[in-house]
Amino acid sequence: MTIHEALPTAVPQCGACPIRHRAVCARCEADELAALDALKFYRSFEAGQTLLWAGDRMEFVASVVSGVATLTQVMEDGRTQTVGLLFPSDFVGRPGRERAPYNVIATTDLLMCCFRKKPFEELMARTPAIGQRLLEMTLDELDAAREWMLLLGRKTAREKIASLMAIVARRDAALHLRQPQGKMVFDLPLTREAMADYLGLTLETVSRQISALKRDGIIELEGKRHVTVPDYNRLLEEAGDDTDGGFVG
Amino acid sequence: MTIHEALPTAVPQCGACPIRHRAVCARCEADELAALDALKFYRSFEAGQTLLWAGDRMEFVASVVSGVATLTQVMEDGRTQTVGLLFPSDFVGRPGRERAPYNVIATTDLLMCCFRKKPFEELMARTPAIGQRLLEMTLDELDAAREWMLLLGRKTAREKIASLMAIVARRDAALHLRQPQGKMVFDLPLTREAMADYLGLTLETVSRQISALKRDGIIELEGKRHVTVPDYNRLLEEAGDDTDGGFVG
DNA sequence: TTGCGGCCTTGACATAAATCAAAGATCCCG
DNA sequence: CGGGATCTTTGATTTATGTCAAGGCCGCAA
Repeated sequence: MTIHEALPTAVPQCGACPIRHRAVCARCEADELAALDALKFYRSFEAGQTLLWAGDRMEFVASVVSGVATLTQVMEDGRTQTVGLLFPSDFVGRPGRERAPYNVIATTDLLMCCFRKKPFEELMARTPAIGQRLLEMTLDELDAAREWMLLLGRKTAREKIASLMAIVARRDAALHLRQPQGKMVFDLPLTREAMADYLGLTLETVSRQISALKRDGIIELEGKRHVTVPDYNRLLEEAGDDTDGGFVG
Repeated sequence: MTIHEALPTAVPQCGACPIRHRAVCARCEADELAALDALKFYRSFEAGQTLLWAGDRMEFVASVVSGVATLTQVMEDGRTQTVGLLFPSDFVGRPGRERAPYNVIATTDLLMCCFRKKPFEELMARTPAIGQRLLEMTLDELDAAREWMLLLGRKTAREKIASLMAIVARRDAALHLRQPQGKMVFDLPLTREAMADYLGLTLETVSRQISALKRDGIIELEGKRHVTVPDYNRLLEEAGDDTDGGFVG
């Protein structure tokens, strides 16, 4: 694991942790939480840093506390596909697996709550609440991956961009314990190229479609990252989603 | 659940079940297996039947015993994406979820080992081996979904077809407890249209690329479904996979 | 202040795959 | 044994997106 030695980081008590209610520890009781508390340590990374290369040994598992990271696969000839976006409360690392299957890259400054893998696995064996929560989270990730398969296989470039905006808006709302609806304001945690890698497009197409959505009033941009969505439902229509958002991802 | 009343079906004892070593029950001890045995019942379906529509209540969970089924998502305007292929030993149904998120369609004649959801969930709560195995299987499915995201986002039509052939060959080999390698022979469990839906292509493109792979000697066809792969590694090269197959999915 | 390096946007053109269209296999049912 | 229905193949043409290229914006360091 490539480690950028700790920048100054907030190290909250678990009880006061911002992701307490959604992370892998969500179902733990006080005593179980204390055991995790004893194991945990924080690491921070800068935007652009690779936390882990595909094939590396994974000594750690971790939860995203703040910031955003991507999981990406790269083919021999360099074609790149991002296969997961990690927002706060998302979990990295598969208990029982030796090596990282994907590159894990911080796309913004990032704070991770880490556990050495071995002790975590031992604790998990003694603590059903952790395994249960991990199963739930994995099933949710599987749903998200399958939703993305529909996007990659069947949506147009415009729908892809609208879908990405909708997902970022939704996750951002969830962080602030809000329902996604009406006017929403957020920052894109990705460069145009990172968006392209996630959407199965080129960065030029991403740029063109963002311009088109802006022209059509679906989104407003201030700088390159700061987005205002005047009407979330209108955005969902552009995304081609038949559901109106469903539950918070 | 649309039920086609039981055609004559083989009803093996769990101990003699062909998927015993790979299914959700793989980790169970004799007593746990006996509990499952008491709950289980078989259902068979014909090729083309829809077992379950997206939005239906799921009264059951089940393992595929023989045959192949697909999970597919359909957009309002009819665009269709298959998000999972279910081979023997694969599991359908999410404990804790009320309604089916996808259409589940038998693409060949199909035998399922079913459990009513409620009793299964209760048994699972008492039987850690089941939950553990389900977590493992879900993590494997997540890996498979992410591999498919790379395919959908970045591979050419030819690579997509080659990848599909490789996966079917691999799963077929796994059924027969063989390693995927050298010359392999199998039947495609999907129509051209179902392949197109899985690969994010049109059926015409599927047909053309299959013809092209045939012309180039990567595959041989007898009828429309029966495939011979003279050299599995050559197929993997065409699929653009950097790994040589890795573990059996 | 200037110049440099990352990003991003936009334009012109190329191309892989989609769409539209027709006809060839197969299989099944009467 | 014949006639549809379903599935598949192949051809001609269109189109969405990729590729190549040029230039703009902005922050940062000298």
